[in-house]
Amino acid sequence: MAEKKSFYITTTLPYVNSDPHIGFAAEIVHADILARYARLCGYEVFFNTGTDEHGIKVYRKAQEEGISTQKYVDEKATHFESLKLSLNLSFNSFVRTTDPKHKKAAGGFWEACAANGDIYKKAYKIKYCVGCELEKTESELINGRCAIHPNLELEIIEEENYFFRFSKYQKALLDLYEKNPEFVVPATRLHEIKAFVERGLEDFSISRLKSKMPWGVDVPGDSEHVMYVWFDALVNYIDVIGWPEDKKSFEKWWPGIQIAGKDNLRQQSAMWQAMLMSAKLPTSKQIIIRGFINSGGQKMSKSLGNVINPFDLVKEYGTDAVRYFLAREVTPFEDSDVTLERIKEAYNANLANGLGNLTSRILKMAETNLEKAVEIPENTIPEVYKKALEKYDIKTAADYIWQEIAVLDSIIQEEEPFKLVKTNKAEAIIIIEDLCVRLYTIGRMLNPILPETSEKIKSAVKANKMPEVSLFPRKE
RNA sequence: GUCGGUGUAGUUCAAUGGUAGAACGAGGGACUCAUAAGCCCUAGACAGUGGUCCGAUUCCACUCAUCGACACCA
Repeated sequence: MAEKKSFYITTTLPYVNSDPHIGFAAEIVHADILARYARLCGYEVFFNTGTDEHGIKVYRKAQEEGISTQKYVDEKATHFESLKLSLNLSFNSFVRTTDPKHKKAAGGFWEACAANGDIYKKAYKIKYCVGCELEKTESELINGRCAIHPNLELEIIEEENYFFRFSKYQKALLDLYEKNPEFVVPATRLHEIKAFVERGLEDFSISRLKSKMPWGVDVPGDSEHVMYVWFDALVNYIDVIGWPEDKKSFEKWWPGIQIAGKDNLRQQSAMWQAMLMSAKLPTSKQIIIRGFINSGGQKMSKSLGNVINPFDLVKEYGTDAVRYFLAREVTPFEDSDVTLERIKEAYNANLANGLGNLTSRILKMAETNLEKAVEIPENTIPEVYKKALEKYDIKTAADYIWQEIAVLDSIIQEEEPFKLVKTNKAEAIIIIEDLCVRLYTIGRMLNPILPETSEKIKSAVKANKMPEVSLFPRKE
């Protein structure tokens, strides 16, 4: 028998300088839905996520909180991993960039790039603001001065860093984009990265002096330096599937699909691809770039008090309701706006009044009027739904399900089986049976999006019994 | 500043070279299987100014608004 087709998807690894926010929740639920859909289609699936734990920000944050860096990242990693339970995620791999296995692979990857002549040492000029006691980047400066301390001159500090020969890969990257018009979706993001690469590439630094910042992976053969976070973190995408030791596993899963927020476009679709080329490995299969989530027309921020925390939402509405919201009420590729009011409206309109109520009314009629549960035909999932999910368009797939819910509601209204049963029982039963089958199909289509609700609906139809507890009680 | 995206009812979105559809929300109605849910009805919109065209919301130009990219924050 032929081996099952394989499907590898990974999220970005969120940086642990803060707690999980709704944007990452949306990203990982999006990935989870695609992973579950792939399984539904018979693929063998590898689904990876994890945490990015190195670098100066994490190092400083731990110092601020007065705990060891290790303890700090352990706590954060636990917190991120608990999303699995909260959001009912099906990832089978949770990598931490502080794992020894990952560190070893990162070292190996560095050596592979070095062997190809792409890593070299050069003086790196750092702009340092004495006021902030921090290094500053060009984008943080206003008129060449620190935005917070414009009266102070910036100090220029030179230090030796390792650099990656990014510039060497300009043409290869452009070729990659040219040959794969869907390498980055949506298309507008591909244009963006193309324009960036066309403008010319500068080599980027990939190490930091250990004396200043020890929290990182050691550079092979140089105890003075640690790798810069980007370089180390990106390697996770291949070490979790076996690179470099388990070649067979690696080849089975790679290349994979990477899903990321729009702030990660460059790292995922240019830097990482160049790194792969340098290490003489195949480039990724596809990069899916998501939009951001705002609230009330503004970025979520602590100072504005408009931050929506995924754990709180789950507590209030339940796992599947939050998954529903992230799948359908949030657009996958554009920015979305989310407020607590909208969440509640959507919950009542579509889950309580829509799906929940429809399930109750059909199954009540079934329970009282059918002798036994209906026969369920195989493969009732329609093509429209499949097509949408193949394009990663979760929203359109979900819209289709809710369209079907509306259709069933109006069938009940027009045919009135609850009335007909008193005058023409045989006819009424045919209608009710049809409703049950179609409800079951809705259950099937819900599988990737609302896994728990999907099971509840399917088993209720099979048991020919109305659920004892409402699927989604109305919120007042 | 350069490049790119977007701008349609209160809100979120759709469609179309021949004067716009839906969902939520709002108001009203008849029903009752159901979570006072569902169904039906009503009100409500093409950012602005020019141009091409018999005719533009749809194509073009400009203006305004908004979002993003223009590299070492991940």
